[in-house]
Amino acid sequence: MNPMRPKILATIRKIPRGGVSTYGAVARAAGYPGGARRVASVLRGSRDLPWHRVLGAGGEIKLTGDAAFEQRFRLQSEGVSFRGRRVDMSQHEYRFGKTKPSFRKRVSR
DNA sequence: ACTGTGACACTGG
DNA sequence: ACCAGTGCCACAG
Repeated sequence: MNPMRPKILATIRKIPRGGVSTYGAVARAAGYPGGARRVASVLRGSRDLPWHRVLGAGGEIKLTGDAAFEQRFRLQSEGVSFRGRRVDMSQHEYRFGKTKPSFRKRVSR
């Protein structure tokens, strides 16, 4: 039906405990460059996912209010360290094996 | 078909 | 560091 959702789910599940990734990176790894918002959407509607390991670009928590606090708490409890409001990506970002190049229309540049 | 809505990303100022 | 503007695109109404 929607080939995109399962791929994104599978990708998210690859992020190991103590590791993190970003909406954009997950989208690219799933074969949908530019689909960051799709990743967020999937996270919202699915359960039993390491949802707290997905962050905004630069390691920023994009949730708001209590949810944001919970995400930070969960991450810290599995050993992820922060630098101010963001996760220290250089130390915790999980790298997916570069797969599916897939195209993306070049934006005016 | 059209419009509004996002747990987004990137560039510029 | 913050904010505005723009691109993106599935989904719901």
